[in-house]
Amino acid sequence: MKLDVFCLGILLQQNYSGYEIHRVINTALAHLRQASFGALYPALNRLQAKGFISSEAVPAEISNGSLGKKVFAITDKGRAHFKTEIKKITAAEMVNSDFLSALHFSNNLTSNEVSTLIDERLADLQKEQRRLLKLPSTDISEGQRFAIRYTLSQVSAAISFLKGEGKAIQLLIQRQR
Amino acid sequence: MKLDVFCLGILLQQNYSGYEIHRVINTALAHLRQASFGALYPALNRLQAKGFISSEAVPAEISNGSLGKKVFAITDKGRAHFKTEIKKITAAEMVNSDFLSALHFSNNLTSNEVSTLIDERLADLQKEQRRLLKLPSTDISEGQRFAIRYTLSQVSAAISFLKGEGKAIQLLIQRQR
DNA sequence: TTAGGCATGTAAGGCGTTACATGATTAA
DNA sequence: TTAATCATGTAACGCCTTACATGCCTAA
Repeated sequence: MKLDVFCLGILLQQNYSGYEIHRVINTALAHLRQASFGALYPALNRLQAKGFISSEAVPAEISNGSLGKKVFAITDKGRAHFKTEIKKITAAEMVNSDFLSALHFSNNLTSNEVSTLIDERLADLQKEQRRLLKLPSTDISEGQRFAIRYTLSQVSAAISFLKGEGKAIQLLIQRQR
Repeated sequence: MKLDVFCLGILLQQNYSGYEIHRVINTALAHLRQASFGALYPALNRLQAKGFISSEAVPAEISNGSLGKKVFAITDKGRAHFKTEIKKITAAEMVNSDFLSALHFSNNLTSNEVSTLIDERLADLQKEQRRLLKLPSTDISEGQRFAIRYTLSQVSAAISFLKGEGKAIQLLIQRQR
């Protein structure tokens, strides 16, 4: 799902500034995708150029403590565009795992390095689990709840696996050399 | 993990042509990453230019039924490079899920479209599960076995979830409108 | 004879990251 | 006063995909 379309989806629920969208994506929606400022601001400007969103400058006095904030709102044209774009989406899921690649080639690592990788992954997973558990479960749609639960089940399975077989592999890899 | 380094890792075990590496990655190693020809061939040429791999042309008579095949072998320099590169790898894992993004925004989909997405994802997962189960479990390293088992546990968890909660959500989303 | 696998490669373009550039406000 | 947060943006570059270009061999 392109960042442009994803932003439209976010603006469908509420008006946001670019900075706020960045925060929403990288905190509340981190299980769906990530987005850097360098990708986000040009995306929003493209959307505005196409008439899918409109912006309103909010001066410093009104927005508490910030300056030159630009709040975006989705237009009718944007709403229509989003509805046609989301229908094109397939059920694809792309995993790019440096973790697994490293383990696949772990012959070239010391058992210490393997242990560190597993511990690191475990820590990341537990952090993600805490984040997901803290998310609100009310006032969100069934689909949003579903995405959170699905990710939680994936994260939980990964944690269980690493706590079980992950600990065992360190010894096996050690013995192999 | 960059494709260049990944290819070195593959050539560490055995000599391959570009075409063969493409097949290995997209079938046996599909749980780690993907690679298109457009990315692969330039990567191999870069590696050769840097002296990390060497190539030998195999004429049509020897290679059964193919023509102008170019078989690559890793050099000592390449082996050294791989060992330093793999140590730099972190336990990062990036999931980019169109499936979850679509479900997050499923307010804008009909219950039929949601059902189709879930069924599609389920079919993909089951296909991936069959692929993983068919992979050899002997004659591979502990690390390789680990990567397969880890992915299998993730795939199994996703299938269980979709078969359970996935079926339930279709009714809930229907009721919501 | 035609579809599919084997085989190598280029070109254009998409989509993103990191780093840079700037500057105000606020809390420790 | 210094670090953090708020706030917007550009430039360079990385890494990949899709589509194109070519051609041979094999089995249905």
